[in-house]
Amino acid sequence: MSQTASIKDVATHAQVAVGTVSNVLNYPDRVSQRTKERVLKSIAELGFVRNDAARQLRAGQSRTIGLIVLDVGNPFFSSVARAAEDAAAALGSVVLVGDSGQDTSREAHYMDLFQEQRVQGLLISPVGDVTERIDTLRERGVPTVLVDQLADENRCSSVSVDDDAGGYLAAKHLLDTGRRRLAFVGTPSIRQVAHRLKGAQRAVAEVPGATIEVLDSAGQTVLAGRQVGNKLVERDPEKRPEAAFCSNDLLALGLMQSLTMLRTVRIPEDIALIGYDDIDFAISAVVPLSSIRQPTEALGRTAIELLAEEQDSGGTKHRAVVFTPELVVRQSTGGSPD
Amino acid sequence: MSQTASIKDVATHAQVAVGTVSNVLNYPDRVSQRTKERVLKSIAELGFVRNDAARQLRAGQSRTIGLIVLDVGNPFFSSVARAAEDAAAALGSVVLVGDSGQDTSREAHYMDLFQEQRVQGLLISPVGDVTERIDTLRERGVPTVLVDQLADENRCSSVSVDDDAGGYLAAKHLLDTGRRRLAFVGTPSIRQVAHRLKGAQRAVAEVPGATIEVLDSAGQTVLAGRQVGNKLVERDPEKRPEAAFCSNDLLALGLMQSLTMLRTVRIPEDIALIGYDDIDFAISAVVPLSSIRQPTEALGRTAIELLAEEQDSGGTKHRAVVFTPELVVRQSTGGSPD
DNA sequence: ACTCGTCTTTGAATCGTTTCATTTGTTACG
DNA sequence: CGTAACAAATGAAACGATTCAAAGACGAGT
Repeated sequence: MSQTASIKDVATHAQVAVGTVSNVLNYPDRVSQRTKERVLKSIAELGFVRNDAARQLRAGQSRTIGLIVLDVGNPFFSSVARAAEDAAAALGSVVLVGDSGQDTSREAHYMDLFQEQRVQGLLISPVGDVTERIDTLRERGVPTVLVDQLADENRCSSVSVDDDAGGYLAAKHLLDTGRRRLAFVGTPSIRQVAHRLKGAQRAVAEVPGATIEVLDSAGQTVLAGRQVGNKLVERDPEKRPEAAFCSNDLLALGLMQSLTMLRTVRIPEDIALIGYDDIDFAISAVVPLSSIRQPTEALGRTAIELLAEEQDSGGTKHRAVVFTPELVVRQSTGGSPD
Repeated sequence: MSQTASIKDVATHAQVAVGTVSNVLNYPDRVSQRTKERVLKSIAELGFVRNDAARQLRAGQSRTIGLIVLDVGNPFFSSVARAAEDAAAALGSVVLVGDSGQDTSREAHYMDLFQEQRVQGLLISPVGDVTERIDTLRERGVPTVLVDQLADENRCSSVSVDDDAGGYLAAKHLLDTGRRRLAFVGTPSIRQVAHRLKGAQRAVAEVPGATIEVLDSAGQTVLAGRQVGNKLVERDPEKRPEAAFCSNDLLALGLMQSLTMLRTVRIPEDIALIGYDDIDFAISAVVPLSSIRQPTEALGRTAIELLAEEQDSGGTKHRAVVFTPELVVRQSTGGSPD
């Protein structure tokens, strides 16, 4: 009893065959009431716990779904992850979350790991170009769904939010409130961010005289935002933009911190600010932050659904679901003060 | 090639024995250069990927460490989790994170799951009383470390932060700034919260005429904080507390939202506010939030270290590491405006 | 030519479960 | 009483890796 009991020990103890114990566990109906009780009693007495590795080995597949996100600390991803977990739980599966930290080698590492684990499927918000690896995975029977990135529907399923539309919404809103010299803060090397920028530029192009400057931040964190903010504060006030669109809320909050720190810059009077994601903390900011809301819950849930579809079709049918983001106006762009 | 190749397929393809392939993978030095090359070539051609389940089965143990937290959405836990992941990665292990959501049945569910997975060890921030289950786990060879909760050093290892001291710090600070009618907002049914309350009450008892009222919140989220705040706003201003100590920052931010919404309550003039955890967003709040900082990075790292110690000693030696929290003064309690 | 030692390679046994073709036991019916 | 029909229980085979005792290959030394 000191170490773990196996199904064989249970069988011996209950004086039945191993197959019978297995049946009690997996097909209770095939076993008579009497033996079932005896076996269950033995299981309890020996403290038997199924060995999942053996089970998987036999089954050839685990009950696990891999999810690789760019940053678990980011509320956007933790929200998507939670929704996916809940949806997976309903199907009797578990989600393992891996954090690539926007690093292609960590991303590859997790892909290897999940493949070794023979996961049922993979949800991934990719850093690099992974289409080839995904094809390979599919050949090996691991269906994959791209998360937060549109995929070619002929090759791969995906759930995403229309980033171009989101960027357009944000920039249009800033332009509508009268601003002309805009700044875009973010890391356009990330595909989603590039789309948001493109959407913003589209909106800017529609308004004569409007410009948008791109400030490349080192990352998408509060800290990175603060660094960009410090540089803006140092600038000649004339040369500061009238409004900034940050590619996510963390950046925007960081930017806001450094802008408001010295009280020389007023938000939204001197610089209007809009973020992206509408995380819970956006509303609690120094100046409540306008943002673009993404349906994280739907993203996570749908990702699991698409994975199930892939599995059912044997990886032959793909579907790309695109959600539409939504503008949330708050004080940081001059919206109503609540 | 359509499905996954096994080590046997590789052996056949490379015209060697399975044992040799295994050696190439695990003990490259035992294999001659020539065969090694041949085997590696076959591995590449067949796209062979180790089956982790089979490996685990044979090894009797996985390279996985389970971590059960109260809420992954809470930056405190996601920070601890990340630190644990990094520390585990250095040892070649992977951390699986389970979210109990403060629900004992979900907690039990994850404990079962991790046991089935034969995890190397378990880190848990428990909801209910799990000492007995932990004893059972240890008997079965699964060492466990309590996270964010002090354990009896004779029974179990633990990493925690002195919550009583933290509560004392917070309340003392409010009292030092002249407030006398304090409120404690939180869910004392959670052990850690109860300790923070106790520490706060200790500080209050030292000051004649000071009182502390307990406002039980429904949860520890931004939303729960907002609900408590709404009730406070409805109160006769005379009967409102002069200061509130919230058992975590999310609650404090929520409380701050509803208090400042109608602009009838000024922070910190009418009500001073202090939170707990010092999450990244605390500094970005409407009124930058004073808080109690916990060394999350050290918590996660140390948890993994203690787990390693447990493993090495075969679960006979335990150690309880207690960290000391730190007061961070900001504007919400009248601190300097940065 | 023979023995010894070293370096490689072999392949059967093992881990704990599930599966499934068989066997055993029981009941019903002609 | 014989047998068909069905239910329950059996136990060997399989999953894919690792391990390890044994065998094989080869060169050096006598």
